[in-house]
Amino acid sequence: MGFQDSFKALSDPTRREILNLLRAGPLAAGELLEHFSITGASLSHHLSILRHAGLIDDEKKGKYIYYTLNTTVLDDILNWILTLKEMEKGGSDHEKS
Amino acid sequence: MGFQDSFKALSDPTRREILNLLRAGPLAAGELLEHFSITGASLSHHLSILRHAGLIDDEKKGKYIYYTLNTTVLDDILNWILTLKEMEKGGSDHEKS
DNA sequence: TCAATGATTAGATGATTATCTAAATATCTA
DNA sequence: TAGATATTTAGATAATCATCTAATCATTGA
Repeated sequence: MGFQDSFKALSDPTRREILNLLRAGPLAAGELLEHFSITGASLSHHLSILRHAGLIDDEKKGKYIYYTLNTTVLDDILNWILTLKEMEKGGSDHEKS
Repeated sequence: MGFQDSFKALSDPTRREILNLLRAGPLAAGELLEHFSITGASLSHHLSILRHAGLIDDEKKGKYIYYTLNTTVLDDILNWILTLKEMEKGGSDHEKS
């Protein structure tokens, strides 16, 4: 659940599209599935990776599982990139990946 | 050279550390190599991926090749994440059942 | 309780990846 | 020009990854 997992999770186009779809609000796995040409098993695999990376949360309601975007990790990544852009600036600030 | 390459490039810890080292300014491949426990061939492989993704530029000077950080692609990624964080503007239809 | 539905897990497979050693290319200097 | 240095390229290998089918778990409703 460190940086490594976050970046790995973001490095797949299907997973990035999942996050993009969740921008509009929570969606059940089945609803997400309609947007892709993969099996439910594959989607479940991707959701598992995103969940493990802390990029999404899930909440079970009856027989549905609703997924929501969690932006906490995104903030960490954002900061990592911003730090990277602060080039040659004393450099006492180091990362943890 | 699209988004895919950028994220893939960032999904490896060695490559992220290379970018971090380049924050302080240009470094030759050999100088970068001192910071890792991999062979020059492996480092070259990583540099090739970063270059292909547009995250670094290279400039040959004599028998050295100096690598520099290129933040253009980082800006694109930054914007992608910021867009992702612009969730459901104004409205709040969290409870959908 | 049984069948249907939504979703995950298990296990297998082909593709991609990170790494290595060895060889090649390019440049500098004696 | 020969040898040393800096780096990349070629080819191989083991690990990881995305995907699939089939099986399983959980929930709903008749």
